[in-house]
Amino acid sequence: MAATDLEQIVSLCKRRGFVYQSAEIYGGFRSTYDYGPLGSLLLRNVKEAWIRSMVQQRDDVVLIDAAILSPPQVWQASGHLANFSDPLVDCTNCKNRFRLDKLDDPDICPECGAEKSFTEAREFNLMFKTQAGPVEGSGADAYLRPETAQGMFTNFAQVLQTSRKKPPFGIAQVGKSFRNEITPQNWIFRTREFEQMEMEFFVPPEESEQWYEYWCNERLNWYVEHGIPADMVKLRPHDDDELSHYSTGTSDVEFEFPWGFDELEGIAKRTDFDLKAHAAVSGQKLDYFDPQTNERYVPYVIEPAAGATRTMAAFLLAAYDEEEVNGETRTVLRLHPRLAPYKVAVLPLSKKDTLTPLAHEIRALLSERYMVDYDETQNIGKRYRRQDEIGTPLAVTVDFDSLDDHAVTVRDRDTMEQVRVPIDQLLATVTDRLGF
RNA sequence: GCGGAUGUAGUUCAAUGGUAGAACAUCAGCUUCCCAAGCUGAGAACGCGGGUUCGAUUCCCGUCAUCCGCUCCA
Repeated sequence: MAATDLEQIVSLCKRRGFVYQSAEIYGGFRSTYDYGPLGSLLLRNVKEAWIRSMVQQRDDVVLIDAAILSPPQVWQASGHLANFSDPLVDCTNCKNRFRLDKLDDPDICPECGAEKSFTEAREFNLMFKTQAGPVEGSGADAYLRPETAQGMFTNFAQVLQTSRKKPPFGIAQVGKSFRNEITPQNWIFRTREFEQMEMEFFVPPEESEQWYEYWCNERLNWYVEHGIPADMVKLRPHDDDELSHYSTGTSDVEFEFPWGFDELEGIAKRTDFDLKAHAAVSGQKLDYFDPQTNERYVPYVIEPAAGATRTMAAFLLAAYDEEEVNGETRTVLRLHPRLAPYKVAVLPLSKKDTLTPLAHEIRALLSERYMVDYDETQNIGKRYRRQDEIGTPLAVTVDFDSLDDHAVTVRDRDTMEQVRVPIDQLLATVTDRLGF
């Protein structure tokens, strides 16, 4: 399969209503995107697939949904206020920009060699700051969270008590985060408002390494299980000098985007950094007392942190396919059925009143279980193509024979094969064919 | 933010200092229509603001947005 251009996906997404510029009627607003009728379903399915694997199918992880607005103490404790900003300088000679803290000699430009050519260092804080309170300028300082992870740490003691879990156990969360990225880029890959799927897995310190290995493998496999070709994803361990302030070891799951391999998810060893920091700043006890050993310890944390929105982009890119059928190009999104926005399309062969009541009945029947699309306009071939292009795995065609034999045709997106199925077996057949 | 490129229907493109064309897509009608069929018809665009000009989509300036590079990261 030829590599998919980013532009093909971007324009398909615009054309069919997956994702497009936000505030478009005002010329757009930088780095914000809206998820349309299909995109919102796809994104929701990505998040649900993650929750299914990380929470539903396990007995050692619970889900929370913490506040996006948070007081400064959270970010003081987490280190984000101190570390999540970069002092940047510009070389007035060659116009390049550098991080001041990464320069060997703060007076010499590493690019052009000019001396004392730098502008004053400016702080770029990556957190969005606002005020909580309706009177301009007088409310309490508040930050939009730059990661969901801190919600799991501030909820640690609470969840430990209410969920009756004990290490090793995890707290998961899916939700929006906000970062004032210096350069948002690559469509929905790096945006200032984005969605994360994060899990903090709390373990006895001595088990940290084995759980780190475990989660690296689990997470890499998750992408392959959901339809990304194995040669398009890989694990890449960080070099020591690129580790974030909270991590002693990180591996990224990288996907082969059109611009090269880039990060979908980071699996980080956060040690006891966060719990200890919050314990110190809040004065609360954030540790675990093991009644079997009579020992009290602060758990270590392994964190698989994925970007939901960029993961959706990866699934779209990996699923995009074009093939020749009867001299015409067929565009197909070969999305995993669990991720596809619509699972089934119901298509009456004609929109005559003789057929549409039955078609609507079948739509209602299937929609009890599945997200269903209904399309009666234009010819049947065109409607199959429309569904192919938005990744609908199955189409159910109601024809004039259906009125007599009480059966319909089920057509498969990938093979284009058709089978005749009695209506009273349709739900079972669809469920079986979707395979999840 | 800096440097470079770009901005015309939903999408992909065209043309023009003198009222913007197409293809595909969309919608309606006809067609017992199973893989983008056919016929008829319809809606739909010069990112925004200013300047030059008799007249600007076209030239100039600003702005907004997109793409590439630097930087950042889920």
